Amino acid sequence: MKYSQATDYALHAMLFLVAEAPDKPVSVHLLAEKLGVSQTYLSKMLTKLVKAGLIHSISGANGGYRLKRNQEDISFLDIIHAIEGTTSMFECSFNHGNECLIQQVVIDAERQMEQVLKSKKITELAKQFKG
Amino acid sequence: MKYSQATDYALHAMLFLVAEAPDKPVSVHLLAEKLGVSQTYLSKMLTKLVKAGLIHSISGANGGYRLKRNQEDISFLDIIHAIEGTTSMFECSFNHGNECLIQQVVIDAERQMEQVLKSKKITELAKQFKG
DNA sequence: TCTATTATAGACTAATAAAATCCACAATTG
DNA sequence: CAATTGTGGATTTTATTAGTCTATAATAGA
Ligand code: SF4
Ligand code: SF4
Repeated sequence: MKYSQATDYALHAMLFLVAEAPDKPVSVHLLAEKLGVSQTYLSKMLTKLVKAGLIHSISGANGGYRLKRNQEDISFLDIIHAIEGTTSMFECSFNHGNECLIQQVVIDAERQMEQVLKSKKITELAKQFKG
Repeated sequence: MKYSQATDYALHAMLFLVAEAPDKPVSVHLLAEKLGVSQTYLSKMLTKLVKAGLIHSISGANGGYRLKRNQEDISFLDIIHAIEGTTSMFECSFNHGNECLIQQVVIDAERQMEQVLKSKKITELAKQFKG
């Protein structure tokens, strides 16, 4: 029950983008160097973030990745969902209907966690970083 | 980011014990049959639950597993921790000290989830099951 | 005491998922 | 056209989860 490293990379990459490069596009080459991970692997995560609509990509020379305009709205949960998918942490073999108490408890717990992750926007974090 | 099936089995086994067999010990043979899983695999989980102090084992003929006396206190979190361990969901490569904002957010979220799982006792669930 | 029943432990294998690499291709700049 | 950059798919490597098998120890009851 751990977040994958891919999520870790994605969070750091997003934080970098928001904190250090709000204007210019950043290449995966540079990002990977800053984070100390392989370009090719990191690029998979970035592509997922693009598909999730969190960042924007520009190909060709001087291209790279840039945050979407609606930066303010991007939460931790958005990033995590983009990488890990949105399926529930708990999936039982049979599904004994909606009244299942086990599922209710676990899913409620999960929802509480997501609540926190949703309320935290990366722009806030970036501000704290600087100020 | 999913709970393992082992956790699923453990939760069901505990629920069975608390709901259906508060007095007699139940053998892994019977438990496995009720849950529809292999005895040998299930026994691994049960042994973990014993080590975590959640249930009690009696070997020899007519033996099996029985809840500990302090049933009332056993929470979902206890069971999950017994199976999955207690390490955090988020572990980054470097550890840039306690002021790391990413960790703070994710760990806070995790704590919220654990809060819910800790507050839910399996005995409550068993009552709802019946009544 | 002997046998059947039950848990425990460790080695082992199989299946699945995560992490990482490689390469071919498309888009853009200058 | 050449260099740079992202995308997609196949492939490999590594780690984790799931599951099996076998030997051992404890106990109840004949
Ligand atoms: S009791 Fe709930 S968790 Fe268990 S198998 Fe049924 S639906 Fe799933
Ligand atoms: S910034 Fe925080 S999460 Fe990232 S590597 Fe440092 S300590 Fe870990």
